[in-house]
Amino acid sequence: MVNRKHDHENSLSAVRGAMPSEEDLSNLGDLFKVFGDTTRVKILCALSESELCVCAIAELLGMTQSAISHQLKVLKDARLVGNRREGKTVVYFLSDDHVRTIIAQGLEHITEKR
Amino acid sequence: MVNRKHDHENSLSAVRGAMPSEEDLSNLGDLFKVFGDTTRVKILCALSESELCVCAIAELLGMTQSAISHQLKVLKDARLVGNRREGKTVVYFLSDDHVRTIIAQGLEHITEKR
DNA sequence: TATTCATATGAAGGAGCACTCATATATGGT
DNA sequence: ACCATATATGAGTGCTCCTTCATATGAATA
Repeated sequence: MVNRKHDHENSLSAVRGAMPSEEDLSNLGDLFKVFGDTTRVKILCALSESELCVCAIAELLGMTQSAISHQLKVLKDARLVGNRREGKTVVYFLSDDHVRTIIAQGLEHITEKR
Repeated sequence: MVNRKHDHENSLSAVRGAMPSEEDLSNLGDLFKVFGDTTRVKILCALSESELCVCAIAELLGMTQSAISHQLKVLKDARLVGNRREGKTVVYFLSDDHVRTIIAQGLEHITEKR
């Protein structure tokens, strides 16, 4: 037995077994990082209601087209949104229902203790 | 009618009405920011399995006590975890079931397309 | 095809933050 | 009281990333 100030192996072995893989945990952090920005949350909330083109989102949020476009790229890389071109404009939409669930749970969390 | 290159008021008025308040959106971003770090995600996953004292978490993750303690403070400020003192040690636990739901949805999202 | 509208993208500046190091506080045992 | 263990916290540093600015690409129209 190794000399240890305070042994945790009893509790830790079970926890270790239940932990997702290092890769999944890393991806999970990266995924939530995408949600962790007010601008992107606003975009996701907006797209929860209706698909929208880039300049509509920019107008809605009162931000530049460039800023929105950069964030849409982040959201798309995380596969949270998809897009399609319609003539000159590009329409963005939620790619997934997990997004709605995650945001709904988040809203519940922040509103439940008031 | 204002001179506008491309009018979005039709689609935007409905979306505007459905958007959460500016404050909620800001809090929502802040909440997810807390999830958006691999270390904190690991801590939350561990606490999903079992309540744990600080040094057990540090040992589990192979990180310094100080680093873990700093992150636990962030998690506690966000009300994602609670704690209680037991003698010399302090035991941390999830304060909420939303945490499990949010993490579960996140895991589903990253694992579903493989 | 030249022009205009819509969107994408690269570089850069500035703000925020995660970890380390040093130190402070708290509890239990001797 | 004194010391060891357990945890908390403040300052500092390096890194990440969000916005702006300038510019490039894509599509429609005259």
